[in-house]
Amino acid sequence: MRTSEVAAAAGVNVQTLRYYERRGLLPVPERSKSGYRAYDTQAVRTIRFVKHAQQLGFSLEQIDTLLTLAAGGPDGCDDATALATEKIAHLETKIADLTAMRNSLRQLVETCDRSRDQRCCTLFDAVEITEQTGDDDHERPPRRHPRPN
Amino acid sequence: MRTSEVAAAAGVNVQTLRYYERRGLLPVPERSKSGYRAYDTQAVRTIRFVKHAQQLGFSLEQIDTLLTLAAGGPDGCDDATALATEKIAHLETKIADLTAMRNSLRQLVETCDRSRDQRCCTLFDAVEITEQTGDDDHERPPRRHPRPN
DNA sequence: CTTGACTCTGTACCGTGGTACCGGGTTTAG
DNA sequence: CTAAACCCGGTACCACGGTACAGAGTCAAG
Repeated sequence: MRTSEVAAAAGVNVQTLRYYERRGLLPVPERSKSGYRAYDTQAVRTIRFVKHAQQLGFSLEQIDTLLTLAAGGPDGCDDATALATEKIAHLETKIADLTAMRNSLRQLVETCDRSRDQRCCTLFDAVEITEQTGDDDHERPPRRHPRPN
Repeated sequence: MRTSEVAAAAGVNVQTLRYYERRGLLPVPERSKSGYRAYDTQAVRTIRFVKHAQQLGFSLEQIDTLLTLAAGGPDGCDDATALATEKIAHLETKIADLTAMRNSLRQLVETCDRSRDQRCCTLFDAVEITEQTGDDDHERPPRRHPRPN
């Protein structure tokens, strides 16, 4: 397949293919004798996967490791398991957050017949349950930093 | 609360507060007589919510409508329900995608003791099930566009 | 009343993820 | 052989989501 065919099939711009190739997301394709890129059909699937993963909130760098995993992961079983397990945990957090948000919105719909400020929408709480920052001395901070020296 | 307190409590840069204010994500705060912003504690929660939602793959524009919903949604019950229902559908798609990805990775972990190319990782398929593009004439395109005229 | 940490507005810049344009070469129907 | 439609590499530019810097004002401890 030629560049523009792949781009059209995957629904992206031609330039994007080259960009992904530079970023290492797309394997360097074969070339025709005149220097044209010749992609295999897998390329289309890869690009679609990238686009999809982006919509789920992954950066291209994160997607890079997902692609590694999609190809079977690192050689060593321990390495592969570790990487996959980490990503699984990551996914489960996201799933939990989104589920909590969805439940909040359902609640809103149920209480929708009330006046606006009587409606029940716990979107904020929904997402706070998974928060953990280390420092919790935000209340009453030390009013002006103790000057150095 | 003053600007820097809010920023520290929410874990963002001071400039980010002003940026969000310009974008309309953060309500315009009261001002002290000398012109300093005086935030209520809700501001911290709002910012944390924004940050969290970003990690889940929402743009600031999308987050804007989520904030509207968090505040009870549009006045009319029908409008509020419609908007919330749309977002719920959106969330469920994401949840399904992430769940499929997670299952693929679990499968990978299970087949991890095999050699790399024998491992089973269906990450690509995981995400394709929810694909729907309108045009499906990607196979064998008409070799050169029919020239105009 | 000075000094250092803070605040303000405004504008310029940055990283990520692309997109567009340029000058040139290639392919193929007519 | 020509012309339309494609391909190439290189570079410049764009939008989004911030982040930094400049110049000026405010506030409280010493």
